[in-house]
Amino acid sequence: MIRVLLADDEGMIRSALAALLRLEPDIDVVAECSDGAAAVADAERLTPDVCLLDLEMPRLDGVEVTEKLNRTTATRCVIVTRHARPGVLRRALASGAAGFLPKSRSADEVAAVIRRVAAGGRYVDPEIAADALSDERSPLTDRELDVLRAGRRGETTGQIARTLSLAPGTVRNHISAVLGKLAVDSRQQAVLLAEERGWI
Amino acid sequence: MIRVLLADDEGMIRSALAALLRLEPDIDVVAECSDGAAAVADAERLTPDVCLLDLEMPRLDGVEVTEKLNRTTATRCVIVTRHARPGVLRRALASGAAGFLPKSRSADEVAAVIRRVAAGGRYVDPEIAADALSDERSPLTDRELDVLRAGRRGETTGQIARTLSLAPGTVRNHISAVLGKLAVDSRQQAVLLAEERGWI
DNA sequence: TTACGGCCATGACACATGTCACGGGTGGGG
DNA sequence: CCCCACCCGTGACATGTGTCATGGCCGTAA
Repeated sequence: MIRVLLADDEGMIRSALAALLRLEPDIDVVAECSDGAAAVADAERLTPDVCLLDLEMPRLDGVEVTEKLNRTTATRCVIVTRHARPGVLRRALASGAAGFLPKSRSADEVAAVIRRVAAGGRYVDPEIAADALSDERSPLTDRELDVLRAGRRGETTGQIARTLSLAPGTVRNHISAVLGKLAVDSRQQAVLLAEERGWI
Repeated sequence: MIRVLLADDEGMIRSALAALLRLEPDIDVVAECSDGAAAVADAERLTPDVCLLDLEMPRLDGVEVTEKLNRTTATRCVIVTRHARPGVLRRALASGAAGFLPKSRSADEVAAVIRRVAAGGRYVDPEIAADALSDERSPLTDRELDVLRAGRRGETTGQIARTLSLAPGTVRNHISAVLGKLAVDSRQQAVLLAEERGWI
């Protein structure tokens, strides 16, 4: 019997997947969580065989949960997301995820992926994997990404500078570099593009 | 037998709901669509009893689909959304929707809502309905919303002015009014807040 | 009719932002 | 070692942005 933990902040899809998985004779859903912190707590307590983690969750996202669990448990993690971009896949694999499945796929495939991962295998959505090979790596430097992240909700230059302990001029400099590299002409567009590509 | 059309751009939740609904003895899923335009076409061809429509979809969103179908068919529409805010509910009901269900609810409730709506009743999520009574109506004027919409991706003032055929100064003025009313200090924050509340 | 309040539009001004040129520091190859 | 790339910081300048006072338009109430 494969013991599975489910984590997704959207109740409807979480309960729907749980109901479908419970119909499978060899799968047992042992926990349902609505945020990343709860997923970590339950996974450490119940040590399920597989964790099916949504990427976008409050408190801790799927990648952060995977990193934590890989340090403390033997659970294998599958990351599920609606924004399936090469950059996202890259981050997911770097965190130690054993599976990657976009939400555009049918729910039927979930059980198959869980079985495969539980058996020690890996699963990566073939389309996204193909895209990832056509290197869409971020041209941005680490610090530039920091600045972009710190300003992703429209924070002012001064606020960004304070949270990163930088001079305002430096912040503007980094942002200017980002705008040039991404060929856009406002912070907001840069943030949207970077989120789109999974660089943030 | 209640004949149901399902529309959601996320394949996983669409197929999961379809599978669960097919388990119900009195419900028949006659169509699954991944965008609003397909939903309109299929609904007019198949005349299902109930349409379960996601709000966020490509081409036409759930509200627009509901408006169209209410003019041409007798189908009753239920709108499902992850961003369940009073403003969104208001728009949904104004379009003639017979039901409103946030995705935070469990999938079990979907069948019950469908039965209720098919029987001629209405269903509105009680929590959101209560919030909607504590009038969270948009304080923004029509033109201000236009400007906000036109600039929601970080477009520059000049671009907004061109798309709306306005002088740049006018655009800045409207934005200034918006920032004051929403008590924020950048366009991006205003856009995020307005989207959050369902005003855009 | 006049007066009033709303929405819309405009231009002038102050300030924040993006751009550019520059220099110091650090770490990793040739 | 030098060279190079990257990071951090500064300051001056052009441009974009937010604020304000102002006026036109329209519907409503006195």
